[in-house]
Amino acid sequence: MSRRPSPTRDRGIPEATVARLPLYLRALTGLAERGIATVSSEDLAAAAGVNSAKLRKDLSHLGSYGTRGVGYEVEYLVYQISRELGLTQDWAVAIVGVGNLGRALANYGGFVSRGFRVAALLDADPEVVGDTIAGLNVVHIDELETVIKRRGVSIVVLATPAQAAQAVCDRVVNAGVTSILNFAPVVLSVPESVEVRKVDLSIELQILAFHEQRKADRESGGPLMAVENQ
Amino acid sequence: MSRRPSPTRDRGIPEATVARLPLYLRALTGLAERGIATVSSEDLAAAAGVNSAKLRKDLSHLGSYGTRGVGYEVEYLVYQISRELGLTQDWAVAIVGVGNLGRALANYGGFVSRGFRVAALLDADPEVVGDTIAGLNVVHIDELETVIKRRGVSIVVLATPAQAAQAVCDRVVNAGVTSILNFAPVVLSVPESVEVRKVDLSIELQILAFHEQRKADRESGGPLMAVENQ
DNA sequence: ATATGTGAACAGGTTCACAGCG
DNA sequence: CGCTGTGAACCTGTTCACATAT
Repeated sequence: MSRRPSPTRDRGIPEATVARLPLYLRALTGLAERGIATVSSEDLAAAAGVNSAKLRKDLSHLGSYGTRGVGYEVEYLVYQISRELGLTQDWAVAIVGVGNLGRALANYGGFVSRGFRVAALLDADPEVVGDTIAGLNVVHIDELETVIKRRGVSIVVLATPAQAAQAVCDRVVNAGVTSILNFAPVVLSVPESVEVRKVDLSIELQILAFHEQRKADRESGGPLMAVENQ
Repeated sequence: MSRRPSPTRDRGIPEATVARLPLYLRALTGLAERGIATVSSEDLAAAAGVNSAKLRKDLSHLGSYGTRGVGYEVEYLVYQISRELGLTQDWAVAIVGVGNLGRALANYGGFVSRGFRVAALLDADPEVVGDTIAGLNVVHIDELETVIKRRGVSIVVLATPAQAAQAVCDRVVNAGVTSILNFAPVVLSVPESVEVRKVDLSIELQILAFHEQRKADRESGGPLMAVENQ
């Protein structure tokens, strides 16, 4: 319950900051490829699509990796952020559910960028078990626990149909996995020691529709002042 | 710059609330299918994976749709949330980029649930132009502006390679589209009147890796108290 | 001289706890 | 009496503006 202050440095990096570190890392990688060795918070922030104050505050949580009057050394910062995100080791990822989406994920190149490796594909459908997708053999879901243990899988991507997701999730958690990326449109229940991130296409669309509608409302009703509604 | 207070009701629904409305809607749909007519904030919150105080506060932003001592009428609430999200009309969506991911999205059923209709598929590759995917003919990207206008597309899903994304985005914005769902791993620059939502698989994985690593750190270094690190 | 790192002010979101309505 | 709706307290995250280091 108490958040012991580390003797060396506060390891409690704000969640909002963690969510932006990958953005900075990508921007830095782009700069490095263009041969840029040093960058100011202003320029890096622009490349990552945030403002510079936020960037500096974010980086300050990792440590003091810039030089006043100069900026940040690109290579060095890439390393520090990679290390903080845990990308200096690589993580074995299993994809469960090899339908259209699972297949797309397996083939998605940038997905397996630095730090991640698709170590297994699993599915319940005997029709696809045995197929080779992205150079990997599709294994039957019965093998789930075995595969997770044998291949050292620590992150599972769920791309199953909605009805199957919770059951698969339970098995995955039971097998000791504590990080799940869920594409199925359901709210998974898991112990709180397990981290679930959710990607939900229809939710994103609905949020867009809300804003789109608001714009339409403004155009027609705004200037004239709305009259009805109850 | 000023946020004129509406005479009838405050239309300024917090962004965080908007992002959860689709969750409530899905939970309510599930309840309706199971024939449940009335639900308490406690139960609905549980089904949506949030706490009940948050749910009540969220719903209070839409209006007073519950009955004290009783709960919420499921059908009625479904309608109110649908209306608020703009799902009572349906939105024409175009998917640009019909690679693995675009194909998966086109075929994804739940994607086209209530309120959305895939109205066009576009790609630059002459190899796939003319193909039929999910019952739709793939059109060449040259037709982008024409298709958007002719089919009344108001939401565009970008599933192009990273290098192409900004250029396509510019054309889409120029054609008058103000809502974009971006799957390409780039920061798009758009006028601020345009709403962009981003889905980025590798960012999600990196966030999971961060937490996964922290757990590992704790197990080994935590109880023994870390010693090195600078 | 210049750009970082950060305290302080601010804004937005969450949780608490209870008044108020059915 | 039960459950909603909401002010108030709290917490997290963002922005400002400048002291500080090179």
